[in-house]
Amino acid sequence: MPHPKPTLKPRKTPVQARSASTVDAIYAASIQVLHEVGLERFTTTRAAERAGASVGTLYQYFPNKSALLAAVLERHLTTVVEAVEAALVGVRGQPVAVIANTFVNAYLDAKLRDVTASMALYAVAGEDGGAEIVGRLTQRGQLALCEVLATARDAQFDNLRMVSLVLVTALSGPLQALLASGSNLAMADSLRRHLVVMVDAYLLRFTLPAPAFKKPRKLSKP
Amino acid sequence: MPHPKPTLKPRKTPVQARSASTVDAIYAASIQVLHEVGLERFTTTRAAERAGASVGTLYQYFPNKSALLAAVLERHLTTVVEAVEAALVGVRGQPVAVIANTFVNAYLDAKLRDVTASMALYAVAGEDGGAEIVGRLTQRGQLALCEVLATARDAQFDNLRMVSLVLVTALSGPLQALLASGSNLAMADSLRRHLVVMVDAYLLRFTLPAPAFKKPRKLSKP
Amino acid sequence: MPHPKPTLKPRKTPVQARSASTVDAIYAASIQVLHEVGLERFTTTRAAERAGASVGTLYQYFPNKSALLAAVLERHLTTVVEAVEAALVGVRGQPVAVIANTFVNAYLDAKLRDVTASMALYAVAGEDGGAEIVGRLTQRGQLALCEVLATARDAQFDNLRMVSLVLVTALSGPLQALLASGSNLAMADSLRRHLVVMVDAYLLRFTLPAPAFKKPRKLSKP
Amino acid sequence: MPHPKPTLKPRKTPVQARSASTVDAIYAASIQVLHEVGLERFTTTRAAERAGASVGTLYQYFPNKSALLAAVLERHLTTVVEAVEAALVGVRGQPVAVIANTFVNAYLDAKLRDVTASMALYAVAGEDGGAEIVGRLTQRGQLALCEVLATARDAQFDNLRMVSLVLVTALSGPLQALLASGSNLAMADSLRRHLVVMVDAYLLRFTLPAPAFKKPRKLSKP
DNA sequence: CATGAATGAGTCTTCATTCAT
DNA sequence: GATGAATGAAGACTCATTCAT
Repeated sequence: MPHPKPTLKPRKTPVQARSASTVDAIYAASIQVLHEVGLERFTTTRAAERAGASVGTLYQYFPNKSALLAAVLERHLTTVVEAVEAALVGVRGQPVAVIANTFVNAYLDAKLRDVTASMALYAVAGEDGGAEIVGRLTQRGQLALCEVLATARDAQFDNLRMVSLVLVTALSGPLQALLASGSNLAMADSLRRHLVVMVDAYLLRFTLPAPAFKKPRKLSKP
Repeated sequence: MPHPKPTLKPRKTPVQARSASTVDAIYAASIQVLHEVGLERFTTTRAAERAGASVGTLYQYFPNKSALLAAVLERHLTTVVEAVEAALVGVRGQPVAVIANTFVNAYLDAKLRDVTASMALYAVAGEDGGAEIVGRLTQRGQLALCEVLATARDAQFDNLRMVSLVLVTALSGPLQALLASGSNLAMADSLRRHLVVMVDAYLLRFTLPAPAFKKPRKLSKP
Repeated sequence: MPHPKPTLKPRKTPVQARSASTVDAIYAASIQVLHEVGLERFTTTRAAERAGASVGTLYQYFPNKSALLAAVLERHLTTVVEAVEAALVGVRGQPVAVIANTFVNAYLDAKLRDVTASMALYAVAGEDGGAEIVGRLTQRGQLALCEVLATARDAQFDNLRMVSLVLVTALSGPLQALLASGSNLAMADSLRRHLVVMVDAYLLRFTLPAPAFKKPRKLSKP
Repeated sequence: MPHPKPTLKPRKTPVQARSASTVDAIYAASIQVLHEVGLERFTTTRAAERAGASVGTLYQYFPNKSALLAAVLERHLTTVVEAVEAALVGVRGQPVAVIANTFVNAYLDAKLRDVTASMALYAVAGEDGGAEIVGRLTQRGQLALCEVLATARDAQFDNLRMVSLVLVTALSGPLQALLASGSNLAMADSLRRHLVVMVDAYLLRFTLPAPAFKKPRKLSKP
């Protein structure tokens, strides 16, 4: 969407202990406020108050409302991708089924670790520079998945790019549905299993006949 | 999200020709404005002006801004579900593969028929009563899919509910990625094929041993 | 001074009777507020309230505070220059002494006609686009004086530009002093006489020996 | 203008070397900031930063923003009057023509010595306690001129008060015009000559028949 | 003495909504 | 029914000033 965007970078890097905790408090408070009153009624003053600070202090660290929301979104998504990345590095060279399972579970775990944030930030992703942030981190996740899939012991893909893009984006919808339905525990488990199946089944379809004893591709040494 | 919601129902049903066209113009204008300036800078005055009407007239048909946005979102999503429903009734009793193919294509076609609207309304879905509307129409789509799958000639599912929920929600993420990337044509085609595969593969995994007259499916091994 | 300047043009041309009076009220109110609390504590809300309108209404006619102040300043100065221009056209072809007398009196009369405005706008001239406005209207006054002096029956100048610039700007200081001192009536009269003398004496010094029967220069035909 | 005024006096007299230089730096920095961003966007923090100090330090020497600006203005104007005073004491007892010439040149020289300050402080003079300061120092200049004129070898005035007031105030307008036009050098010289002429011509008109030993002045006709 | 983070009152400005014409 | 001027509550953001370190 063709909207112009002003500065979104933090105004000052929090180096001191107090500053850091203040900033953290603002992050947390923003999510709470977002969750409680929604994006439309989210105000910088409310966020600051909830964080136990004054608006002025908030503006000491964030140049404007958009930047604050962007930062909160980015931090959340970064946490999620990092969790996924971490999980994926552990299954390099494993069979596709393992990778599929790990990926889905890591993603869901990360998202469900902070249900409030996941729900609250959904609206934020749709506005402002949200799309850009989501896009960027999605891509990062896609890359991570790409790399691991390339090392799958029992398979070879000729279109890793598209495969990983589909996978990385396909989970958000179902997750959203889960969150919207009140994060029913039973449903969560069932959904988790279904997604694993879906991902696994999908990957299998794009698997090229692999050599019986496949060597790791990326890291192989002649 | 626990936000209170005021009235969202249209103030009056447009019965006269002029009214209908005015309302239509407002719908269209709203989407344009949404697309051009984003949800944050969307104003009722702007929408009305773009529609060639006055704010007052707009308020003749919509009790408030939220209701307008809700109506626009609802109309768009309704169009999409209806297209999907229509397509699905045509494949009742067909094999799973046909249903999968039809479903994915109907959904993508419907969404890509009005890319502008699809993009513009993304943000709207995250706010206001957006979640409720999305939820309701998602459910309607799920139901439609459910019913058709139940008639699949070559399969039987024991957990149709979950299966259809996953399918109905899993496409939105990839679609969103497509829209965000500029709706590249080649990518659109590729994505479409991948999604068909994913849906088909996923469905097959949850297929129960079907009645005798079932034909072997293409990729099965004897 | 190198400051950037945003839009200063009125937002909407007041065509209706009500609008016109509202705008007039805002002009008057602005001057009052300016006079009473000074530029620093001048707020758009205060100006609107004093005008018997709401801030919103004010912003319907002026895009921002700067534009409002600029408009008020411009209107005042325009009134003054126009008065001077009008007086000067009446003395075309008259002797220098008459022109000098007319010029000084027209200027002082115009300024003293609305002492409040003259005092209130002094600060405004020093900020924002004030300099530009003052410069532009000063130049207009200079031009008017230039043209009349060129027709003086008993004189000829070789450096009209500089002469008129000096005259047009030399009066503001003494006037300011008068206003600051409470516009003492006796002082006003005395000052008026002194300024006439000063202008006359100055002009005489730059007068070239003129032909006995001087023909109008500008309008003369060979 | 009837505005109330809080304390404007410096909080403490800088006695130490460091303090003095800090204060000097603040003065200079204030003028720079004023020149660069204008009075409206002048902030104490900016001034302090530019001076290489912290806001806190600034507030150590100036009780508030107004006092700072007032001090800066006062210092500048004081420098100017002192220069004029110094020049004038050197021409006591000289002919009017010499006094006129000396006065104008001393004033212009003093003002043009620091063009930046002259321009930057123009806006300040219109606000705050600016009027009071300008008035006070104008009066001091007037007094100085008064005293010298009273000693003029070749003249006697019966209304020295008004004459000196006019002269002291009449130069500011033309000077302002010069500054606004970019301080063109050629124009500066021309203006200087014109102002000398104006002052001289004006003074001559108010000269009373002087004592016997007065020599005829150059332009007088027998 | 210096520092600069924190404060929050005060501004500007927008925009949903109403209602007289 | 249509209009769009008027309203004013609400929110983003700034900045003078303080005070703990």
